[in-house]
Amino acid sequence: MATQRSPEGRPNPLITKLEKYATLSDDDRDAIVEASRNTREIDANRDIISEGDRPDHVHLMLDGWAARYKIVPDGARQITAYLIPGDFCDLHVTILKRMDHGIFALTPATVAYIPHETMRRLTASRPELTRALWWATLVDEGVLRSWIVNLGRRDAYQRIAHLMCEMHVRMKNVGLVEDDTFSLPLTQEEIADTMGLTAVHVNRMLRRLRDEGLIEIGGQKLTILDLGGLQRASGFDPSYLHAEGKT
Amino acid sequence: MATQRSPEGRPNPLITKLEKYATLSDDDRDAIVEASRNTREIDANRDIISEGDRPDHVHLMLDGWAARYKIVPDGARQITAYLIPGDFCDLHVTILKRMDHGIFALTPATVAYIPHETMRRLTASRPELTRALWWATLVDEGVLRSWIVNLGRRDAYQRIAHLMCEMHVRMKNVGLVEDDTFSLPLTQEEIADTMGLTAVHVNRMLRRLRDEGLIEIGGQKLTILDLGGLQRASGFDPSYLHAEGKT
DNA sequence: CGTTCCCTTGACACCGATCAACTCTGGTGG
DNA sequence: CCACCAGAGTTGATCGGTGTCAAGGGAACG
Repeated sequence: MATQRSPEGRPNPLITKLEKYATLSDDDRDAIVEASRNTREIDANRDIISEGDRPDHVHLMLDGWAARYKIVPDGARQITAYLIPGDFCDLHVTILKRMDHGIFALTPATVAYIPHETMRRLTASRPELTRALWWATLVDEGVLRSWIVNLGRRDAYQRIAHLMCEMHVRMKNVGLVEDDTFSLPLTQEEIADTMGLTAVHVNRMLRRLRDEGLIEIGGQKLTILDLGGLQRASGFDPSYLHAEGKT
Repeated sequence: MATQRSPEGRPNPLITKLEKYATLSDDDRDAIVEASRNTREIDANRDIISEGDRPDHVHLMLDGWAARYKIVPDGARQITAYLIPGDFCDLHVTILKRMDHGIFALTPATVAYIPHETMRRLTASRPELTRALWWATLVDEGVLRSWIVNLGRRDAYQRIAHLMCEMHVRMKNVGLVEDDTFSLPLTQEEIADTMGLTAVHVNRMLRRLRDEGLIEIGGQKLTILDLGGLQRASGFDPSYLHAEGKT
């Protein structure tokens, strides 16, 4: 069996990510690959999980992007997280009665369906792996808090720059950045629904970031031309991503 | 020993909260009381944990309010969570190198210091209690997401009304609400730093909520005069607090 | 090869920030 | 017991960032 490779030939992104923090044994790696075998393809713009569902599997992103979202009573949408390869959609949700939000695929996506029982077995016998999964959960929480800071205390220009800095680090952590270029499969409306803005204003801020020579964007791809400049512009401090774990 | 009572004679708020969701055995309850015995008093406006700390204990709020906060480079402060009796400050943080944010006491506070080892022992042998603690963690995450929704997609008036609805439910869950009145020990500036606003504008919105007969506020206390009206005004839907667990 | 998203740009409106006083309250010291 | 003071709350005037509305352009797709 062509282990440890996704259909596209890339290594399992969860392994790549966890090894930024922990040292996994060959056995741990095999267990992750094995658990990720049962996959499903989801079309772009379809729900992976809907509000109200009670998922009986854990969903792990293997390829593509997805977003957590919530619709408020007046019909507006707020995106509360981006999920990229290596991210769990609902690591813990099995103990709750129902999903209090939905998750939809931003691109065609490959998702592993891991039975809850498998997760239990995985973690019961592998303390190092369990610790690494915990670390990933804590990083996800740190990201949530940083989004609150972003929405509460930065202007539109800084918010968008900050998002780009964050996704750059996260994509790098799963080996999906080359020459400061990575896939950013978001419409301006989706960015707006993430940052508490309108698509029109996002457009203006992207133009400014482009005009100032900080980024190049187009065709679902983002190139960061001046990483230091972008970080300074946004007040980005990567410590909340806790990527320094291993070294 | 006068078990299960705080110095003020109230039951342990963590027990009160968890029993909203789970059925704990007498033994589980005793274990929580026992673990909460080593307490410390913190003055108002002092850090309980500072950014950069690596706490070697888990901190559990027993009395008073605290807030997670982050200072952005330009000096502005964003509060990312309120911690009330029964809330853990840092249930999981021991595996990280350093705190990426601080927590300060909003009022004089009583905090239990629980060694990490005690937490490990508690959870190792008590599946029902472990499950209940997990549930509490998931609720905390749901609260984080709802704050993102609040900041991103509601105006100032709705945001403040929503915060009041949330704290009403959470305070009720630990038995600290009487006749829709509860302690809300926040200055208008602190509310502003929570909601991404200025103190001046918070003041105007509070006046409006008062003028419309929805609330009465003053002297660190909030009375909700028209709960339905406040919920409608803010688009509040309590399902993210998953308080329906047990029944 | 037309239809449909998505992106782009301009003009104008409005929510919430900023700046500036003034009031009220509780605590402190003479 | 009162005078003072600092912090919090209150209110008005003005400014600016972002939303809204409107129109057109470009690229992907059937």
